[in-house]
Amino acid sequence: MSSRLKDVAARAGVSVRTVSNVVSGAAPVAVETRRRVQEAIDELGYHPNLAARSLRAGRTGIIGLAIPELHSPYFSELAGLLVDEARRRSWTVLIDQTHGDAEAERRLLTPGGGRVVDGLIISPWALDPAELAAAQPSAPLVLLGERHPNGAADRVAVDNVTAADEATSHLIGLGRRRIAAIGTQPHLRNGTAQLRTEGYLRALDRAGLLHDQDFQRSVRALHRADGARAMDELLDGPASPDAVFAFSDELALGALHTAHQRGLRVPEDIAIVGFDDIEDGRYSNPPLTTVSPDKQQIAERSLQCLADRIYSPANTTPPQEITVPHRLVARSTT
Amino acid sequence: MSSRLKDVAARAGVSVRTVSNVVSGAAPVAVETRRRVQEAIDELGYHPNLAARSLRAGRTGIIGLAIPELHSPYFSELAGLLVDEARRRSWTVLIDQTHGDAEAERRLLTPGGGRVVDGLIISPWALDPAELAAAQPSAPLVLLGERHPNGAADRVAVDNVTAADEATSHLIGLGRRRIAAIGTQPHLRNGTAQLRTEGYLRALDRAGLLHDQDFQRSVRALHRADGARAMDELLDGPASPDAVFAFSDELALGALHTAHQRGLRVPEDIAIVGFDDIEDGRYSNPPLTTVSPDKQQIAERSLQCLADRIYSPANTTPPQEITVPHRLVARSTT
DNA sequence: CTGAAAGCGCTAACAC
DNA sequence: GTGTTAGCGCTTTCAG
Repeated sequence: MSSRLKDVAARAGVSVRTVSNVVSGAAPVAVETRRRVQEAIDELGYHPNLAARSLRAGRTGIIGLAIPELHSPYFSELAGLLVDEARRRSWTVLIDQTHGDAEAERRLLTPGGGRVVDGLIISPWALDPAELAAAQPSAPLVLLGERHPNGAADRVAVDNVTAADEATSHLIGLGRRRIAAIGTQPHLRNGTAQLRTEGYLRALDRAGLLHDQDFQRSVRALHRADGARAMDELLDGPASPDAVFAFSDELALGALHTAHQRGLRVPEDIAIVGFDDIEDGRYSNPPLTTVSPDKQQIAERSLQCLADRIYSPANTTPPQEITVPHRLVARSTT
Repeated sequence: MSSRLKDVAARAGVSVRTVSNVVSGAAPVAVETRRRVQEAIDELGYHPNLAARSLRAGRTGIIGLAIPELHSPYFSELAGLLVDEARRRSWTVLIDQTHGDAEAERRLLTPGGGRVVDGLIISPWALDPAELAAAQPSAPLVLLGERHPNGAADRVAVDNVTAADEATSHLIGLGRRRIAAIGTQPHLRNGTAQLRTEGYLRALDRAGLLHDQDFQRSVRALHRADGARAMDELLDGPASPDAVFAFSDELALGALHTAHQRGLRVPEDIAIVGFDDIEDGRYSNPPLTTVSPDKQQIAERSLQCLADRIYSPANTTPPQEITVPHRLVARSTT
């Protein structure tokens, strides 16, 4: 155990109060005293004990980030931005992976479930919107990428319906008519997948195209392997598509992989558009057309929400629904 | 602020001592008393205050993980494994991004620099091996992927020299003779890049191939863009290579991208091998040959090192150098 | 088996 | 400008 405030005080011949003032700058200290104290601090290699400080302040300076999987590029890019943005606000980030496990998500939302954090950002996956809405978190909460009606938490997300509509319309505008969707998740009641499906169907309707059930491929997870599998199913199916809208870039890259394996030309034989704008898509062969959510803004606004509530506990502003901009980035798979 | 131990005690009509025993199970409690206490806990929604517990215990249950960048697939995959492995040991992980900034790395190694953590895992980038060796961290420290002679910390890494030698020899075995390397970092004295260069040159020597300075391309970072740029330089150079060993998969994928842009066939015109075995490489077109370090073992052994020192502070075992296995995964770029 | 009380290291109200 | 001191909420001796 290292030295404490008391040790520094003794060495500098002052009281702990003075040392504390020097360290935290809470009150002015005479220049000569400050020098002596600083000297003692350096000699003893003193550093404040954060646990004690937290206990006193009732704050830890730590915020929690709960995402399904860190290894998924979209989440890791977002997590990176959040960590940087948090540092800018003098917070550090505690990371949790839920692996899309409902139990893990539930635990986080239970008061005390992870009560070291001043605030929590969670990207839910398996949990019902209803359950999310009913959550009574012990610290300010921000929900990412979810529809969250009447909930107790702020929410930050892109307009998934519109974005999916645009992606699909982009394919329609290119003359494609047999457009499949990869990434529905009927088993999950997953808000995001539902919204993207909605946008996809809306675009088909507007163009007078039929809904072909065989063209809606569900997946268990959003990994490349799932996309590859879905593409296989699609190509083995009765009618083969001339375009695919994948609900994530990873799915799209998996689909692209399968297309190549089978000797299909992209985009000539089949066009592909993804969602997320992860870096891999910029360097894939060919580079992937995708919907690009403004991740930087997601990070900034999420932390802003937390800050607003953490620093003003009396703040009773109703939960906000923040929609972050997105844009379609046309590259070479369409 | 929620309820405290005292509140529960008052409500259950017992002392805090008893409540504490019920919560922590430190000492046996009469069955009827325990029931009453549990009831009070439930009614009040009591949850222990972690800051107070940490202050008392001198431990936080948090370990720090410092990596250059979270958005880099290799690091995010590794971080994901570390987070999972940490949870298995009842730790949570606080993540820091250094962005390869020497100052940021130095701060972490300074006692108190990040003194909330019981232990620290750091993947150094910009810091001199000498400086690392001299570090006097305030908590047990594990260094990732670095050569760290006579240091004060445990180290976990693959055998970079051998691995690089194998990758290069693989290309030589395929009949390639003009083999370039992408990823040297002469400006950094970066241990990892140096070791891989060493292995690369060793393989060339063994095969009696000359060292062509033009074939050693340095990079500023290990991103796809750097690999793409290096590949451009290589192809614009005097002699064009028939194979490339990239020091990371990201660099390799960038190089692959450039090769495609220029209409080169991979592997016919130019073979490519990477390092890291990130998931993108498994689904790239064509799939990438790479050196695969056993990331799961890196995670496990790192945490084991920390556990050994955290739970036995008296432990004066000299710093360990742990070498984790790797294997060459031949896919379609060679 | 349970109660009373000390103290982990820090901050801030209250003196002077 | 500086010293003294009361807790923040918890665990853990020491008594009983």
